[in-house]
Amino acid sequence: MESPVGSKRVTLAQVAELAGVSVMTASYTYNQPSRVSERSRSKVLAAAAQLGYAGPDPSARSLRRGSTRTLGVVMGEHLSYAFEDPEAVSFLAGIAGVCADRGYGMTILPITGAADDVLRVTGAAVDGFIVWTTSDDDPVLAAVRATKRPAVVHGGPAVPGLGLVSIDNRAAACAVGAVAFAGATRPAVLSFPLSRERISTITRGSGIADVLFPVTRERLEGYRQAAEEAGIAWRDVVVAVCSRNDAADAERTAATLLASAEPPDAIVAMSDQQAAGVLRAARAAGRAVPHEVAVTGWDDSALAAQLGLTTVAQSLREQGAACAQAALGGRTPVSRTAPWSVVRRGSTRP
Amino acid sequence: MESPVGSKRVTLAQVAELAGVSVMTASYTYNQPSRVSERSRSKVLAAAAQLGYAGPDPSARSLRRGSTRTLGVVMGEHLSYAFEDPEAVSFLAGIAGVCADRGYGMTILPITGAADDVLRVTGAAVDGFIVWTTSDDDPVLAAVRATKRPAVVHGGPAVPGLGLVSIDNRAAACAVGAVAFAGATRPAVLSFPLSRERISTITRGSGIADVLFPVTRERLEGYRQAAEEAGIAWRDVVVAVCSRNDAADAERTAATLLASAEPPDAIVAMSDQQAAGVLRAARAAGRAVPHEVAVTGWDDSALAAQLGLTTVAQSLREQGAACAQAALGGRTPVSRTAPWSVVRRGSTRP
DNA sequence: CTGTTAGCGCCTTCAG
DNA sequence: CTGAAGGCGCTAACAG
Repeated sequence: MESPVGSKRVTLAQVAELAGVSVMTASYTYNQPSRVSERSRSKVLAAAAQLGYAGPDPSARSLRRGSTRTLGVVMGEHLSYAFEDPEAVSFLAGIAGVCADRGYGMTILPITGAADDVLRVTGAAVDGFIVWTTSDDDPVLAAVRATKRPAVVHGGPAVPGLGLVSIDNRAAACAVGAVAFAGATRPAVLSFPLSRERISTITRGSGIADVLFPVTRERLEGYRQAAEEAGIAWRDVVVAVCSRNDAADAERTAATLLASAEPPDAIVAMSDQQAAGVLRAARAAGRAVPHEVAVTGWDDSALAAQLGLTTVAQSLREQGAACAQAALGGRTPVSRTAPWSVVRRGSTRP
Repeated sequence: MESPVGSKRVTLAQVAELAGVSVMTASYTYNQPSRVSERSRSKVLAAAAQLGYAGPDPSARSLRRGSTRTLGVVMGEHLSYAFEDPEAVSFLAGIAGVCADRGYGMTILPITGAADDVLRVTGAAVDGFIVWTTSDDDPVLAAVRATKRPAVVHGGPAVPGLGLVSIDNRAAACAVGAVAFAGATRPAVLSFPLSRERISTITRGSGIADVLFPVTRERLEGYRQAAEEAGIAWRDVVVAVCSRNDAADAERTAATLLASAEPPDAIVAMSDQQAAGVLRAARAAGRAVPHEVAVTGWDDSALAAQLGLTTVAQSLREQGAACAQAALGGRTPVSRTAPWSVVRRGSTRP
């Protein structure tokens, strides 16, 4: 017997009535079967099958229990971009693994950049949040805090009361910058956006303190330090800001840089995707890598190995898992600094 | 004033009391602000701020309204694999776009292959489901049906009462097979698993009717038809089953095939990932593509363009969006056949 | 514009 | 092992 799709919702009470037991016995049948006699249990299950009852209503259960067994993940401005960025995808896979282990669902929260993002976050039926790298002024952070549920930010910013999982971006940038800038005299940085408006610019010695994305800010600080330690003043370093983390955008920007009167002889990027675009631009411009222009990426993705890119290795997957553990684990917000290393390959001078 | 993290939950009733209004006025303040006077509204919001009230409780609201504003996505056996498969990721991106537009969240349901998958599906607080390509005997399908909520299956199987979004895999396989098998005498098929056990095998003229994954079954049927139309009996066609959709696995399997006494002179794969592995194996074995061995992929991913692969183009992204629209749209289950085309490149004989 | 009533479906508590 | 009461937090429906 199949009830039609539009049929009225079946409740536990109806099942109990048909089975000839109390509602509680029916409830126990689903939640603590061992406390119900074999006979009652089978009567309940038979009644449920007959009525097409698919189990306790999740919303009612969540309300009663005070927990949803679901973890919320806030993925930044355009949700669909999240899935286009392979590193973000690794991060999600790490979260997914932990959720699967603990029987949790994982709700991806669509952030559009509009004002109603906040409503969607506060309105999400989740027990905790993970927030993917965002800006200091992102209103979603305040919304997450306001829910008082456990939350962990990945990358940054650090927010009082929320956990933080990140690498030391400044140190990593400094280390990879040192490799890239060795022997260079005209270094350039290919940067992620500096503000939520995602404006593309090309400047020299870009202001750093007012950059609102902490991950980007820290990397710029690291590159600055690397430049200065290589004897190059920050004001002489070209900073080209790409509006998206994307090979095509990086390729266009790098082409512009390479065609200028004083073309860079070292370009440090903030992702392997960007660096791949830079390599293409260099090839198109007829510049030898690494001798005429050194290039570095970030993340040590499969692409980096394939292209022989010097890059910063980190495991976004493990960081995702760490975020999930922290968010689901306990009440105490955990901060964790993740490991990283520089992987030297042929795109930088030996 | 900041309430401590562990503090008791604040309710709308408390906010209303502090504001000196009825609970309904407080509720309207959040749900239909226009029906509340300016004065009441600001009193309520002030009280909420003072108490640290972050808005109506999502579970309670869902229970009351009978809708969660969340769409569930069942992604197949190992959740983390879902994020490793770039085509699955495109599909998710398509869903995500629609969810974002309509203010819906998107809950990814962790399927582990264990018995408790069913509980997780029936226990998910979602208004509808999308099920990524699975097998005829997947118990999750029955669980989804049992919830009586709108659901759409991508790829297959077709289930009475559920929607279906798919391309005509059989026709597409036949079309791309015709290109691959032209001029070939010893064709081979690199297949996805034939059953949920994911066993690797190499046979000739594999049985097709008992393959439990409908997408795989239909593609095999199409390849069979293409072979027969090229004058080759199916019993002479080698079918190599890979346990995972993965370049490395495909490379190993293809290497085995190419090293055999009667090496194939055409290999049709079920994904571009697999086909990329085949190309590597061919190069390692010193076989010229396409003259000594023709190769085709599936999906027309970026990889296919890069490697010059003949392949089947389809938009998983659009199909994801179509699934989401159908699942959120109305009560009626929609079936939709999506477009595809064969893209000819250098990996097949002209 | 505001308030009252009456549950949504379930499960914790406490008695049998 | 089973059951009766009560309420989780909220909002439709209907008065005023």
